[in-house]
Amino acid sequence: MPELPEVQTILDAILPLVRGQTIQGVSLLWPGVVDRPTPDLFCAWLQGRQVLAATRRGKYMLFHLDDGRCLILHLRMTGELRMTPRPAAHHPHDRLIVHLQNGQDWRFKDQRKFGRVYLVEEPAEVIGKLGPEPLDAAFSPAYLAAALAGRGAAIKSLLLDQRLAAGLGNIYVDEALFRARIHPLRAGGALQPDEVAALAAAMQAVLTEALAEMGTTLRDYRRPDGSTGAFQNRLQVFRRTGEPCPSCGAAIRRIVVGGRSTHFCPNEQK
DNA sequence: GAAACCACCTGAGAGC
DNA sequence: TGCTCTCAGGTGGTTT
Repeated sequence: MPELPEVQTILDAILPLVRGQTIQGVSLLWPGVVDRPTPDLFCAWLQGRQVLAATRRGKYMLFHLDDGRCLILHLRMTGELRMTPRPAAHHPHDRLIVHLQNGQDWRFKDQRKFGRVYLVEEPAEVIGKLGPEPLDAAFSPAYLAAALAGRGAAIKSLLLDQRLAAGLGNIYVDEALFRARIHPLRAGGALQPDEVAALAAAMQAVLTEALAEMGTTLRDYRRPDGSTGAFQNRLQVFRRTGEPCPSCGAAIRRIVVGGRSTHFCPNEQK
């Protein structure tokens, strides 16, 4: 489940391998992976283009091309990026292969077909609704308090909304709420100023630590070289149902909030 | 406008 | 052993 730390880790690894490379061709193995434009235009527009740079926004990876267009990737649940020498046999889960001038194949593999690619002139049409990056200066307790004001939905659901803050997913929301000692079902607008401040700090801390650990590997996430992240060893509540809370020893509980598995300590989180 | 719900999708694991 | 069912979850669209 690639979230901000996983996406940044993948981007950091893949960028040196694609920057400056010219795209010789594209093999679209599953057209449904292309969100826009049409699959035919997607392949035609990529042909001959050079990758100039890459950036991340939330869970999206943006590859800036020499014609001004932007190739945007979202890995969703099970997407992976790999670089392999050409020729190489297709994996059944390969959805898109970009053939680079240096003889390498840049593969977008996605078991569950949730991942999407976009090729656009204006990235804002894809990422324009995203909220601030939690690790940027624009994200502050004051911003978070304003964003939560008047909201009656569960804080867990609100933190998963990428319009509020871009980059958190199920894992890091559960971990941040535990660190801030906030119950996931609390209404966002009901949090006190000190709780909002603790939550903002917790969100930033958990993401910073996960970045340092190269992300969390539970099952599907792999770095482009096939290696795993290490933050799964530091999870305190996520997928630890029934295990003792690392703080008080109470059994970690699992509930469903907004259709998502949610893990918390019933004793510590109020 | 906000909140809740659902579809998309496939493989792992549980249950029988 | 093999079949069926449930579950996992990010996003966008639809419904309430």
